[in-house]
Amino acid sequence: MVDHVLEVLKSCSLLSGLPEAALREVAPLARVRPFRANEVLYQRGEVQSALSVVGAGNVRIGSTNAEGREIMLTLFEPGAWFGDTVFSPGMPRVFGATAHTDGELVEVPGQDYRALLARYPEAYPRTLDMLSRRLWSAISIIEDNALRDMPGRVGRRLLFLAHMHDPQRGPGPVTFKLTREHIANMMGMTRQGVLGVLKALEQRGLIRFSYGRITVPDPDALKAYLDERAG
Amino acid sequence: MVDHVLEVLKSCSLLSGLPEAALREVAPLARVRPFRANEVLYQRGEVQSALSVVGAGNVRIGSTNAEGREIMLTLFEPGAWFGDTVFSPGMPRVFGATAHTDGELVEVPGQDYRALLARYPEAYPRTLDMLSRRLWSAISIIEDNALRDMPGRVGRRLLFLAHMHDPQRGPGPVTFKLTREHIANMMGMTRQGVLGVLKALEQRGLIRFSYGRITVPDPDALKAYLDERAG
DNA sequence: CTGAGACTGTCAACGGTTTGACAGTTGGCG
DNA sequence: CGCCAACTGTCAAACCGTTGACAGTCTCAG
Repeated sequence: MVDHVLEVLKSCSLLSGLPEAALREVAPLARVRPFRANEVLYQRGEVQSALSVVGAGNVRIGSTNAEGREIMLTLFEPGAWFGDTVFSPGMPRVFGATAHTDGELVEVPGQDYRALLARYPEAYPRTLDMLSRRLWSAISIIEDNALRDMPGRVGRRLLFLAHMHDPQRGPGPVTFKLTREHIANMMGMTRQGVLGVLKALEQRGLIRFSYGRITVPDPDALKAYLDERAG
Repeated sequence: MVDHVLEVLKSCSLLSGLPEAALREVAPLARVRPFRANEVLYQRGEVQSALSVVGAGNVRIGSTNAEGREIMLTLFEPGAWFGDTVFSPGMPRVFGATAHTDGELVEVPGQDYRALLARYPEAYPRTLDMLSRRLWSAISIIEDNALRDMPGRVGRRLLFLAHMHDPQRGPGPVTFKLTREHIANMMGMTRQGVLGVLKALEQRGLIRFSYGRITVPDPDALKAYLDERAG
């Protein structure tokens, strides 16, 4: 069991800067939490802090407003981590997490994680780097939303997902299990609205989509197209 | 001169976790850079890394795309810091910085700042906290853009600015020197579009605006109104 | 004090997205 | 293997913000 937890922790980019000995220290303190598709894992506003690492399955990150309208920020794959509030104890979570498929989470209590960092300060620079890159991503999204039209935004977000999906991916095709509604929620538009955009992109051969599925055959080609049509 | 730099560094929330002795170490390595209104301080994409602290005046953070359209993310006051790429050396800047008024910047070279942190590891937790909060702000903006309509977005962004303006502000009124065009650039809408929104907010007594100036008389009232009308 | 430039208010036409509604399709579960 | 629920495509009408253009107002530098 602890071995399994250790494997998951090792796969996480945030923690891979720590020596193995350190991970062995926290592994026993971590909790394995299996989940079923569409289960709510965390809600926006909760204050309890933990570092969650996706061990298996996919997790949707986002939140729901009072009227039930949902916004999705991104989709996390195994190895991804979330729960940035571990760095700001006492702050409420800005977003919620929902299981997208069946899977499991490995959770390290916030104070244990912080204590671990304090014991291994050489891991701090990498940690700052990770957070900083995440901020970079968020700002890029804000920029895209302000500067680009709908087709541009949708295209860029698909590229963003492709990158999250596999940060060091080669030039191959990427497929996501996302409904039109998920994409709409991600972009803040409607199901009908995205359809038009997707069709336009499909006509140019930049994406393909079918029931509950969307694939980008050549992310580089999509990127080239987007860069060309708007600065 | 070094004394003046020290004062500026002390006023910066990112650095105030460091002991004074540490700040005295870096102060001689920092560079004071005076600027005139509308001067371009940094451009998006530059890779050179430095931590910049606003010593005086205001700085617009944002970027410009190839077509000359500008997006503004926020407005920084004295004491604010930017240049998050110090945490990810080699990454290009995601945004540019432009002088909004006359003023001055105090710049600490990236490597000197990183070396300083390594020498005073007790400052790391606070640094992580600061970055994490900034990420929190960015995500909030993304959420607002996806979940709210134009009046909601504009209102929320004004509150955001009010908070940046003075993080521990009391309930008093806040005034910004922003043209309608600046606000439009911040929201990704047009001058004419914001006008309509501002008028609506003004009619409810939630804001007041005149030539090149906009004031929120009671931020709490604005917040209450926004919370009530959506999620 | 005065002029130039920056900022502002307003209008009509246009376009893209949403809203709401319905029937057709798909895939998984029993 | 068949049914049900989830997902999908499509339509017209209403809405909201944009585009483009112009004249009026304000501010600051000289």
